[in-house]
Amino acid sequence: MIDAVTIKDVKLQLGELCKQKRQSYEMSQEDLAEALDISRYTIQKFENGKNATLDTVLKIANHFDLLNNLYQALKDIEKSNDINSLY
Amino acid sequence: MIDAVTIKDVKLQLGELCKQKRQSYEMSQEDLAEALDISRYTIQKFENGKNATLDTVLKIANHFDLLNNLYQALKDIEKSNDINSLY
DNA sequence: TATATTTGTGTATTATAATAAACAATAAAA
DNA sequence: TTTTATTGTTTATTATAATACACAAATATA
Repeated sequence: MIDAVTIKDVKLQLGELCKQKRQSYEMSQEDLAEALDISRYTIQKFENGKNATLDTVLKIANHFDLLNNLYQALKDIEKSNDINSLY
Repeated sequence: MIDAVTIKDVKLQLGELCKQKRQSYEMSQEDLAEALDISRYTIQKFENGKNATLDTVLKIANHFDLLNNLYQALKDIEKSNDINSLY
């Protein structure tokens, strides 16, 4: 039970993932901001684990082709709930 | 290729999932809002697919014990990126 | 080394998410 | 049907995410 993932942990990890994906595409924060038509400062804050809006997070996820995965994951959670309700 | 999941799709699905989880615990929007110390209006808007902040989404996810899953999923994506970079 | 690029920070302003309160519209229970 | 609870919606206010701009600090490149 090395559990207890906090909200802060998730936000930091989201930022890390953004940074890693961005760098794998050899994009600067400026490049990504331009591509998504949002400010570099928003990217900057997000990559450093600060709070953000869902729209910002999903724009970034979309740009790195993670939207389908996310959507499917949500559907799976929903489905697993349905299954549990049968027992 | 019945692809093309949109940002709106994901937001709607997030709202649906919140509603389903909440109802599976037999909580009203008011109950959930109280438990998370946020306003019912914020829950209301989120469940109907409106934009929200990451903090709001993660508070809700945390209440339904989805934070570990989410964190692990993010780690997995990060790791799959590392693997690709080896080829 | 110097130069260019990228990232981190600061300040002020704008846009909007969150809040609070009330009330109407449904839905569920008596 | 009447209550009762829940959900949807409106308005006004507050809190804060997002923007724009500049500049310093750190990295990378010539």
